[in-house]
Amino acid sequence: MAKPKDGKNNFSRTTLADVARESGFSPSTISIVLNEAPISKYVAAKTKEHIRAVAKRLDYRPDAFGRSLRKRRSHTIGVMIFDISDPFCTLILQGIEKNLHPTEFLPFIVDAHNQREQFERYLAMLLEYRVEGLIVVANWLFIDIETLSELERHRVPTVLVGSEMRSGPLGSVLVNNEEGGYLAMEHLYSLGHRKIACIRGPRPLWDSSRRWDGVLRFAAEVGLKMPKKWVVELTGSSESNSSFDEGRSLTRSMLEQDPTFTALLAFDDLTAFGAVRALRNFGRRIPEDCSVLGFDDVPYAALFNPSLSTVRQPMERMGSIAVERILTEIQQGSEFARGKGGVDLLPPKVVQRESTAAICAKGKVSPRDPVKT
Amino acid sequence: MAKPKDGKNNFSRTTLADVARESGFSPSTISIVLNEAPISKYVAAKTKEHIRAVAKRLDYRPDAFGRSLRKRRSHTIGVMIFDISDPFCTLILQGIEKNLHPTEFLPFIVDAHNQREQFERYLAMLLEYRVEGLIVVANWLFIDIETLSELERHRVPTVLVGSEMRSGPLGSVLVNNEEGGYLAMEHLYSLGHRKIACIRGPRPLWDSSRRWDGVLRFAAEVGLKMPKKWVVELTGSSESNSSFDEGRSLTRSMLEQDPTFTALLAFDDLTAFGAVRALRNFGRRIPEDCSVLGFDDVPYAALFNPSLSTVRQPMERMGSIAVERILTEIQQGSEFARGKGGVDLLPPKVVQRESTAAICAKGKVSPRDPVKT
DNA sequence: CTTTCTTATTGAATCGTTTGAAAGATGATG
DNA sequence: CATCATCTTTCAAACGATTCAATAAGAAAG
Repeated sequence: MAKPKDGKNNFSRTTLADVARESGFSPSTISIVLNEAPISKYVAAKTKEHIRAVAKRLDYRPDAFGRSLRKRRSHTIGVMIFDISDPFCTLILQGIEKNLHPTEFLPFIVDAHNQREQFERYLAMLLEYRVEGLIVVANWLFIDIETLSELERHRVPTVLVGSEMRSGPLGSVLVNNEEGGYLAMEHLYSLGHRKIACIRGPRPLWDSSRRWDGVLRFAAEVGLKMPKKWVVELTGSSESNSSFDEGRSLTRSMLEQDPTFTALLAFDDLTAFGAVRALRNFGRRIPEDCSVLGFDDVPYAALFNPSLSTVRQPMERMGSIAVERILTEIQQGSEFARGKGGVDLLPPKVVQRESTAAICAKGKVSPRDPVKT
Repeated sequence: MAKPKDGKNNFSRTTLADVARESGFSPSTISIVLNEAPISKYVAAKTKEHIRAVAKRLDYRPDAFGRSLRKRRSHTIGVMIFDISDPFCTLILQGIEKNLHPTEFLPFIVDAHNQREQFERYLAMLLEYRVEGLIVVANWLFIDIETLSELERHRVPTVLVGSEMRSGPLGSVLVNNEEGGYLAMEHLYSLGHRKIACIRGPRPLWDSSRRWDGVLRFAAEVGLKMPKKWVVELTGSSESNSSFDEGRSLTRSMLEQDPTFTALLAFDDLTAFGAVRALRNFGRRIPEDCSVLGFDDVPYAALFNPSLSTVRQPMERMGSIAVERILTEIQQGSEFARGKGGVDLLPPKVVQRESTAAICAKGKVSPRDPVKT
């Protein structure tokens, strides 16, 4: 057996002390050299070289725990995702990572799986890990005000992405839902559609209401009525494909009641996919018989058949803006007392693809008779 | 101003010492009580109660760095993803999280964005954080043997998911690609197809070759020839939608050369989506004129139009098996010297949906003439 | 010769927690 | 009284890194 003379390092990693012993210098010097601290300019070049060589030979890696403990900095930003399998979240996450990459911070990603219990557990853990900032990526499901309000209690700078807190000091970054709803209607209307069915988001969700506000604003401006029979509402259960399923079944029931609408505006892309399925099963061609417009522009929207026209949220951008905000909040943390709570509303944009078309093409209803029932 | 009498805790969090001071007991006792250590049964019930109350009142949260430093355990498992926007990875990740949740371990997720530089940086970081195990979720792109071989150097138990290392001590968990290829062909053949086009994976990728082996094995068994003109190959660039684009362009070129194939087997679902697009643009209906079979069964396969028949990989299961393996490796780490390197091959399964159908339905080629040039 | 400056390196305290050993109590036993 | 067992709590030493203040040597300046 090798002599256990040096004591502890039986199975443990090489530590600063190991490098010190091996190189003949003190731990202090090693640390100074390896971190290129300001004082390191006083260290002889030869020494530096030697130390670096030894460190490399021993494959020395500073221990994050020891380091963070002493420096009282974790160099991490917590990123709380509500459902990582949701492509909406995924793209935001990419924006976050891309923007965090050049900084000194590392993302600490956790996925709450849309479950409150996990949200709380992971939040506690992120706090134990002393994340210096927190980005919460909320998909539209399951934003429980009560749950989120916990975020305001602790002292960590926090930004919410994709959803808005109506009150409180938390900053948020999200698309302008009101404008999105408006643009969606405008798009369909300008294609000649006057009989437009709507699948709106779950009513308790604030963002969903804002979007609906936009829809109504446009309708009012052009004097279009939105008959009740053609306005349905998602319930927002948190099953993964539920908005597809709901989109399909809600569309089917609207078709059964009165199938004469010529366009359908869905709350999001997944809902739109479900609507397309229902319409097809009902014998409708898209877009010839009925246009379908989604919301979000998830990556699959472009690959779908027919490719889906949709209102794009700048998701990657939302992620990077969230990072910018969290970084400035962290910086200011020492200078000013925090407490901004500003809301960044990003502009949505209509992306026309195959699933929407002018009604005149082949529509069952002629373009006259703009206002109905 | 509040008296700065207690010294340091100006802006810092409440620490064990704070609780100790406030409750009148020593830090040791606090620690013992809060961790419910074995010795804590000797602590008076009243004391316990009191300590817990104080800790709660001060909102004390143990510092993960102090704790991990002392205990020399991080309680984390590193999870390296190659592309988090890939639904293939996403589902595996969910399996990992679901299985890790009830354990004492927390996943530390990082996304290498298919880039070597990031892979290395994040790997170094995970090692600095002393992850006790490492799960690498490799999508089929960009598995660079050289890069992965770095994983063998450090002493952390590691499992590879979704890809196989041909050599070395690393364990892997993946679908049986050979069998998958075989089953895919069997499915199409049993539907009556004899003129089958293939988009195979990038040649340098070992897993892709295995899948192709399965295809050839079936073809040989039934005496089916795979003409060169109908066998094309992805290049495997790492752009995010590249396999859709490649699938489309490769299919188009095959159609231009000889459009008489009645079925197409794609390397994965995204490729299949691209193939569908190309076939449609060429005027082919699916599945009436041409069946298309994917591979993976990503969540969107079922939502697609037409819904995609595919060979399912049990992705969530792969994730949970990876967790099981890493946990036993960690346990054994102390008992035995490590070094298994076993490979878990999971069975694939054909999922028939709308995109594949029997050829007799309407095919341009009659079911006679089974073997062709 | 003393003082000051520069260069080069180190000692020792510290971050917050855990833990084995030890120290006070209390009461009972030989 | 000494010894022992049982219960309750604390001491003090880690864990691995960073950093301020201090040391030491040589050179330049007064």
